[in-house]
Amino acid sequence: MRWSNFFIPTLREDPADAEVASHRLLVRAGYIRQLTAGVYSLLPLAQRVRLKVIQIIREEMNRIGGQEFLLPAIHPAEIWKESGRWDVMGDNMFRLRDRKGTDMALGMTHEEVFTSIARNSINSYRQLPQVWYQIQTKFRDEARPKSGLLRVREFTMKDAYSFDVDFEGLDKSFQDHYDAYCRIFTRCGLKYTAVEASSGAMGGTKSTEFMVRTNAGEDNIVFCEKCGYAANVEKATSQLATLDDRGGPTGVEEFPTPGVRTIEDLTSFPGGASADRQIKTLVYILDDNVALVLLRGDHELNETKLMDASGAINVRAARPEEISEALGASAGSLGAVGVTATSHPKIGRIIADEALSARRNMTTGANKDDHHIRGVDVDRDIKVDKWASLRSVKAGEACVNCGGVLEVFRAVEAGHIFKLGTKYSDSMGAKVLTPDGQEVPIVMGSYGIGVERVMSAAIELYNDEAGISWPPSIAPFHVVLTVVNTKDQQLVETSERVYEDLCRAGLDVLLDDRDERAGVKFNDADLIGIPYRVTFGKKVKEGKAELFTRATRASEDLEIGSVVHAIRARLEEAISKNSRSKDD
RNA sequence: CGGGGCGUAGCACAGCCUGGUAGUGCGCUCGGUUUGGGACCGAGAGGUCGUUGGUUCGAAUCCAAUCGCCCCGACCA
Repeated sequence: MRWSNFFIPTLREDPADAEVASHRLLVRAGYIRQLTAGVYSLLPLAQRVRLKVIQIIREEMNRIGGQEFLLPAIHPAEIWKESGRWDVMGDNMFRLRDRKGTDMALGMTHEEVFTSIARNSINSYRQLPQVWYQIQTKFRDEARPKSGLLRVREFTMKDAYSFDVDFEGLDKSFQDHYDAYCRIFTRCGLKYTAVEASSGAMGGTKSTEFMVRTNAGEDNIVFCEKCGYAANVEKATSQLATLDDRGGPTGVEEFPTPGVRTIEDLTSFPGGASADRQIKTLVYILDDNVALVLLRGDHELNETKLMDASGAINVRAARPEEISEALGASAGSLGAVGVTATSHPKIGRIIADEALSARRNMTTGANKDDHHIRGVDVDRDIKVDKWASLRSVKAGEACVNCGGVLEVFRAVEAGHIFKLGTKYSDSMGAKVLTPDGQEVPIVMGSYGIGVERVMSAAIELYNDEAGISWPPSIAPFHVVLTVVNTKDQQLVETSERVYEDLCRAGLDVLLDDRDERAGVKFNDADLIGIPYRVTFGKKVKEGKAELFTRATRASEDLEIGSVVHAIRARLEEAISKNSRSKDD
């Protein structure tokens, strides 16, 4: 490819509305242009990267027996109503009507469509297992698209679905995908962490996210350096030191606390209690039902955990008037002591964080403004309907597995794999006969990778002052040839010859034949991030060209005749280093 | 959906407060000089000032509504 004739609209200045590095560089280096919020056009450079990522994904999916499909983006509402997700997906689903007035949707994921195929055409255990996948456009009407390609409303996803007779089969399919994902991200040059995750609206029993550590990410990951424990804060747990609850009154004791509104206030109030000896009582609306959510005073609620624990789809904090209507007091004096279905008919249920289990001598609100209760024995005095892990783990706490010190970092979710179980096969009636003639629901898994997210994450990982520095495996071109002066015939002819040789060797080569000054070309090459640059300049007279490595910014002279060999050797080393996985 | 910011040439911005019909840098075109890290000189092209309505003799500027984009939060497979 000749630069003079290839569309690379680089900008000399940073775009004003891009915050994160990948967004800023994708726009500035001429990879993408925004059409509207969360919707981007991929320009030729970006499309080349996208296709390389896709190719790696395809090879690894095929390697585990995946069969590539291509499913529609337009779905009838009917199948989403069958699975129950027509309502669950809410405003995040793009909806439309056809000319007959039938409700339709743009696909945000494809469990329903794949399951509908499976239920019609798979009847016997003999046809299983199956691994089906596609690489296709997904539509999600995000409330807040942001950060360039990191959070968008239209994007390419590789989504795969496994179908097995039983859970043992699912375990194997899940593991196959886990291994394939490790190979995919490694080959794409990404450093990643596989973490335990919440399954959210996908449902199912277990899920693992593949996270790329970067501050541009929106997820918080809890990580133990010592044993390798890693989990999304939406899922993570930690060990807490046991507190000594001895002493205090023998029974509950109400006392006046004028002016006390917060946990903090009560810690300094005479006769009050430290935060870890208080019960924080939150009022939440879980799918239109009022619930009390209890946590230790110094702990913070993680709403995803609350959703998982309660099974609720819509979760929000109650408004002040809803709180006083339900409990007869305002925030600051709330408590769950003595709250039952008869005493407080508005309260649907009480969900408590495990850290409160068996605690005694606790202090909490009295459901009477300006009054609290002390001497609370949680097991004795509070009728808890459900115990669950509800709090957000914080950095510095002890690892659940080994007691090591946990750290918390930000990350981008590049992939997510789920053990779905029979959620969709049950609701949509996808069943097979087992060898002994029993009819059982197919056991499913689903597995997704955001292709443009992989690209963005790579940029977040590999960029510097001068621009992008692509991992060679997904770079739009392996090498750029820079002709320092296009008026110098010797330089032009030499570079043309090397260009032909490199192309013949099967490399992706960009020949910068533009009539620009050398500085412009060097800066553009650095900006768009091509891993290797060969410069044809002064030393061509001595039969030499200069090889510049983008990642290290190191230069060396090469005999012109050895350029092809040198580039090939370096690429092979760089790419094979990444394709080695732990089980190879 | 709540809070904040911003819409003026392809990009980055000034002009708005104090109304008089639009400017700077980069980029672009042409000519010339240059040629190893974003050259220089000269001559040009390019703008419904987001949109609609209002005030006014006159609106980029004042008022109102509306649309859009970015950031924070809520939300999010």
